[in-house]
Amino acid sequence: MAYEKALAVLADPTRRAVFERLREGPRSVAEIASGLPVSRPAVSQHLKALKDADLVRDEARGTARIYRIHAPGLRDLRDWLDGFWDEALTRFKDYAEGDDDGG
Amino acid sequence: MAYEKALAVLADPTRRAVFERLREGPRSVAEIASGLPVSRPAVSQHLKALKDADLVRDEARGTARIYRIHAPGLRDLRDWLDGFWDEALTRFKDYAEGDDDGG
DNA sequence: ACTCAATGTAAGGTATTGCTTACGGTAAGT
DNA sequence: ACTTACCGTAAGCAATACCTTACATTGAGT
Repeated sequence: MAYEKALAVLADPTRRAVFERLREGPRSVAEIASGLPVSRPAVSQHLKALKDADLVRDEARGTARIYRIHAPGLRDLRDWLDGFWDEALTRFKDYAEGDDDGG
Repeated sequence: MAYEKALAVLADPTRRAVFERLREGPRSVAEIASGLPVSRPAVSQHLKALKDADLVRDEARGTARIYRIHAPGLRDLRDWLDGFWDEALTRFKDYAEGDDDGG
């Protein structure tokens, strides 16, 4: 199951920042790193982790390497969460209809 | 935003095992620990983290303490993921209609 | 009041992780 | 061919995270 890897990868704030930056569109490594408080090699390492979790795909363009989000890689995590949501919410409603959901 | 904390909490395999065990229904700390390869205090610590992320709620029953999943705590994470899914998938389809999603 | 059961917390050790600097490889431009 | 730009990887280091053992607390039962 790939959701485990996805969770582990998305848990890190910097790595998540890399991922969210790609939300704006495909970017090169240098472009991504320029907006973050870490070095470019650090970004490379994060991108490797994201790629290993199938959350991004890369493509060579000259010497540059363009990364973009690979949405299907989010599917397992989404499904896992959905299952949790449905089942747990049902059980929750069955348990206490009038609970406040806030903290 | 609470999805950050939820991600960090659910990233750990043992903690996720604790969480998934509660999927079967409310359980005491000892009951949860009995099915896991870690000590009971470790489970307590994981439960504290889960509670801090609002993913579980606890309730005293005698000296025991019954934990159960708090489904609304998953909402922020779910929304974040959904937003990602929709936007990124749209962009993805716009980019390449005929991609294989497999690895 | 005493004992037992169930749990939370503190302290310490070990492993993992994320970051930086240094280096090597590849493609474009002249 | 040389230089420049862009990137991935290796090595080393500091911080974080998880687990265990030991201890303190609280409630039930007699």
